[in-house]
Amino acid sequence: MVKTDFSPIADTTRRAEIVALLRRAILTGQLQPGQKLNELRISEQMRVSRAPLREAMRELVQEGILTSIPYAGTFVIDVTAKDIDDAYSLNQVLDEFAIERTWPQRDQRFFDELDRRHEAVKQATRNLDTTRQIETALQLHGLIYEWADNSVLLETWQRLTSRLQMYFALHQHARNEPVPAEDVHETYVQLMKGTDMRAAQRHAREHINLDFEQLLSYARSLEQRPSKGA
Amino acid sequence: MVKTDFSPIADTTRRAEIVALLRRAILTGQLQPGQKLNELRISEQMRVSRAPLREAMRELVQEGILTSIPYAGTFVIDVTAKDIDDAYSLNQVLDEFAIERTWPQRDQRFFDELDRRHEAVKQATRNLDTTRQIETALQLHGLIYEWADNSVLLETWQRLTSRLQMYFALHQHARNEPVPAEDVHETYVQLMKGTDMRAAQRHAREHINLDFEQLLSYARSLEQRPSKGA
DNA sequence: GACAATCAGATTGTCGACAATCTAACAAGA
DNA sequence: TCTTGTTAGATTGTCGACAATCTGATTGTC
Repeated sequence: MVKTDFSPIADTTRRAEIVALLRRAILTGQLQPGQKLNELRISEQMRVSRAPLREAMRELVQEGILTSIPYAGTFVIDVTAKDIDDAYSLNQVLDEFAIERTWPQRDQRFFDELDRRHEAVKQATRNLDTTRQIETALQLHGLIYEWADNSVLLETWQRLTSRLQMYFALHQHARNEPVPAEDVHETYVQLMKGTDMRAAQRHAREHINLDFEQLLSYARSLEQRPSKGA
Repeated sequence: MVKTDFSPIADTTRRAEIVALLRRAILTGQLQPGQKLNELRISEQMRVSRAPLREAMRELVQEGILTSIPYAGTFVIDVTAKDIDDAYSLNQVLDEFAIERTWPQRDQRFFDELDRRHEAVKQATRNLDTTRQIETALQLHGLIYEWADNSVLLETWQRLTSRLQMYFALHQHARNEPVPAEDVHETYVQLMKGTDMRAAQRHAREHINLDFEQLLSYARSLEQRPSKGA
């Protein structure tokens, strides 16, 4: 009897790879909000037929980062200030819940992983890699959702994450790289290691608040002169 | 200038209709948890090709009521007691949030709609139509989500709803129709019309609690002797 | 010039067929 | 008997072509 626990085999369908490619393109801002996705053109570029491409698009539509209008096309979602505000306020509630659920489950493995992800953020920050910085920061933040042991909550968070990453990437892209030099996550990590759950919850709420405020003002400024996508 | 506000044109793609058909079949328990969906057979029954069927399936996979394994098949999700518990506890948190957001926005139109949906539940109850009863009860409950004016929250609720409806349908199906005769929603409606928000939140939490407890014990009893799906 | 009808091009939706993969049954060898 | 290799059948994944629909330009009429 083999006792090693293997990781599951990677999805080797074209569809899965297309999903990953498209998602990355959207979340990094390569594909801009409102932009139309031409099926023929993309399928030729990727050297696949339209069938798996279309299936991949359906997935991303359900994931909430694409939107589809029958016989008109599939588009990258538009980002409005209201969307960001909605995502933000829901995120606050979910954070509080996730921390509450995670709290009693924290153990050494949790703390180690917390440090590991924190380190990844600092690494990306040192490298001035803004895209990766956003990605790692969200992963750090996502730890409490993975640890909360609630599959539905985790799914919800992952859906939210897609959008958040898109919003932040958009923002960074626009402001063109003034990367926050000092470590904004230090306090959060310390609190998550501590004994005062309420304090951790409060901090999560306020900390995230800060980031979002910047995002919001940026989004609002965009909406003054709305532009047609592509 | 025409001032009438028209409802959006119905989706006339096969895909959309297939999604609706499949969803209904799953949520009413026609397709049972764990059951495999044979693409060829279903496409022949529906008289459509596999392309739109597969696209529809991808949507439902992302919606969380189907699950797909490459080259193996697409299956109706399995319902475990843990899933129900997860959905339930998240639902509590979301309810509280939704009520808080809806509260200041309540107006006559809200109250009217509340009554309308409440009436629909009572109607279904009188008709002993358990499927419809579940559907209408969830719609009554969903009103606070529609009124909360938060698109992300609404989406999340709708995803949750799919599963909840499936769980409840499964339960009812198994217990074979002892429909609750008395009106369990009366208090809820009254509280939502009242002035004490905290009381409404508390009630929502406890009321839902009751329903779920039954579900949970049922699900646990199933898990004693797990059965292979189809 | 304004407006409606028509039409060509482009794009999305759907189809039927083929390729890749899995499953289960069977055979061969230790 | 157990394991391993093979094979046939069924099912999923992918492809290229056709049908349905939309868009914008053109034409014709008033």
